[in-house]
Amino acid sequence: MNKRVTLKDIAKATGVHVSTVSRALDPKRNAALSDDVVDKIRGAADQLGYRPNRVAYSLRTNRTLTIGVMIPDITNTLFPPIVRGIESVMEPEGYASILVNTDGQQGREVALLATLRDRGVDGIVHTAALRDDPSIIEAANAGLPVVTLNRKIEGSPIPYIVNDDRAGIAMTFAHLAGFGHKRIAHVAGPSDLSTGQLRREAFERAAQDHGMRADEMIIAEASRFDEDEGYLCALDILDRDARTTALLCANDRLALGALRALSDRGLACPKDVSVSGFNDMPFLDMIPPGLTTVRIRQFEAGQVAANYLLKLMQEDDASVPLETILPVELITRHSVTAPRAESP
Amino acid sequence: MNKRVTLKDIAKATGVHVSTVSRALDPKRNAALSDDVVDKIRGAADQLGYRPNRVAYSLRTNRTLTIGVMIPDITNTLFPPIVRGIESVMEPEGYASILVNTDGQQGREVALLATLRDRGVDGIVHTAALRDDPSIIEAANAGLPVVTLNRKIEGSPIPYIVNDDRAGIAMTFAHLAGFGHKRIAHVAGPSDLSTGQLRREAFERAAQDHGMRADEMIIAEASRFDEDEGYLCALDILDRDARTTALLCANDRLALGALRALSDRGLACPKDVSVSGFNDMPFLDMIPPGLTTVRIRQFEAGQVAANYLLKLMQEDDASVPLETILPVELITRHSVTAPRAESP
DNA sequence: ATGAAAGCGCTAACAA
DNA sequence: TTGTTAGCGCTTTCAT
Repeated sequence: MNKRVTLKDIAKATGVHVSTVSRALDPKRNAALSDDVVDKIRGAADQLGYRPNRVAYSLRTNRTLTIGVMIPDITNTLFPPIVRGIESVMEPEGYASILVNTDGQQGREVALLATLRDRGVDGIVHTAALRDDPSIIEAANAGLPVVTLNRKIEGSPIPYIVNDDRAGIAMTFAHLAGFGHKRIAHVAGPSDLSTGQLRREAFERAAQDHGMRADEMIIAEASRFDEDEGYLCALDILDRDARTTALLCANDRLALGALRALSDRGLACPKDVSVSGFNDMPFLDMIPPGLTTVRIRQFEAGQVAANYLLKLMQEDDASVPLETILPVELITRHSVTAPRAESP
Repeated sequence: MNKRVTLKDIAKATGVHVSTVSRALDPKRNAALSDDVVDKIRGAADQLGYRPNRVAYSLRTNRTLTIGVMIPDITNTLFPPIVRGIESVMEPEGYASILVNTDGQQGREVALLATLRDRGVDGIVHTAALRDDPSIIEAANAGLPVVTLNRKIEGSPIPYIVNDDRAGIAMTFAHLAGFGHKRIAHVAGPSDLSTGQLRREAFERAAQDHGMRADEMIIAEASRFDEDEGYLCALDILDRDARTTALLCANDRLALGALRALSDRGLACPKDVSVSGFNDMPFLDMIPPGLTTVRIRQFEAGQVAANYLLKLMQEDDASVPLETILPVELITRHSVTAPRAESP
């Protein structure tokens, strides 16, 4: 294991002082140096294969050029595109990302945030975490740049980027209603996740806007965003009102579970019951009958978050929008059609 | 932004020397200290909210407690479980991961490896990269602990963990042959990826073992592991031999594309042509007709890789197996059945 | 235009 | 059992 070459080595090789080498190698500081000295130093650096020691740089400057990316679970197809979006703006700026999975557990979230801070990350992108978490607020108050994704932190100046969940649900509801559906039920997500909560509220509002009375709204709340919960909720809804003709689900996985529930009950989608999802996850188009859903911009969300964070990290007086709402798009496939003539 | 508290602050608060504080806070070194001093220091540290500065620690010890995880693309469902597997063993040991996506481009691979080294990572898990890459060998030779996944580096002492691709292909072939298929073609992956190459070889061997002559083997090589390429290759195979009754594909996405090709040609799966995949990606079971495929152990592969790396990083004379082959499992669904009676 | 010196926060000989 | 000293590799005043 050959030792790494340091500034000192270059200084020795060129006969100048370390500080001169340091200056010569930094384009922003070599203005005051004579060209020939700079060239000589550059040459020596190349020849010796000099690579700056970022750890030393970090200790000295208090900047690690590293950000923390906190996500619930990278295994969830929602997040990889976000990660790539963040990377796409951070990498060219010389930043690397430490990725941590919180599994949506408060304990992990707090602990992981602490280790990120110990490691001196310059900023944090926090993605879709729990609605209530004082530790991230504390971090932001302590001066650490933070941007959240899919999540609004009430009463804090932390910038957040969200998809237009409300519009997505409203579009879906209108789409369903446009087909003549009257008995539209909602498979809601967990209310402790902002997406679950938000989409449910959007559903209630949309239903109201379409003249539905509160006692007509059938909502079943899932405790997780997964197929099994979607299955259970759909069954529950069917039990509560067998005349339900449409299931508006808070995300695709819940919808997939709902589909299974329908099939178990001998109901066909869309003939007997229409179903809609949210997110438009990969390969969804290949799963029959083709779920009508809402496409969100994950990659772009990551990019926006990264750009804001960059600004916050690099400018002292940086001002970025507190709220950014990304547009969504209704993707119509084959899981929605007109309801059957209502039974007497 | 209140300044971070350092060892010096604790020393000042307790009236002892910094080095004493340093020792007191490290369970491995506080044996020689008097209990009351240790208690006093611990108390002060807690009270002041001391958090060690890992950057300083790293500069001094030359250990960053950080590893680099290089993957082609986190967006590919194959990799997130691997990342979580790695994390599951690294996190408890205090290591964090810097994740980078190479996109399978040699240029990015080399550049990203360089930045990881600049950042002083203690080790690297390199996942499914190109078959030919001297830079990673150079890094390993320079003393950087490296473990690769899904990839064997010829003529190097770098430990690698792979799935038993050969067995998976052999099982699939035998499964197909067991149903009476004689004309089994292969949609191969890119030959510059080890999985593509390996599975193709395994196919050829299996075919041979089943008495197939070389000139009977129809193989179409995809240039990427995606649906479009699978589609094209399947079409190509059908054109070359319309009597083909089974398509053994090098991975699920190719198989999905092949399915579409069949349907475009008015052929049904499995009635007219049987199809098999590899990897058993998420939600595959929900896509009709239900692809028969080979399940691999990604999470476990990540765990094994991480454990090896840990050993290499922590022990000077560490010896880990050069080769680790993880078992695979044939998952039979509905895309394979007996061939139709052969046309004259 | 360049050199000298200090110091970021920590650990690790070596002393005492 | 504790203190002293040095230094990891770098940047940044302050001199010259």
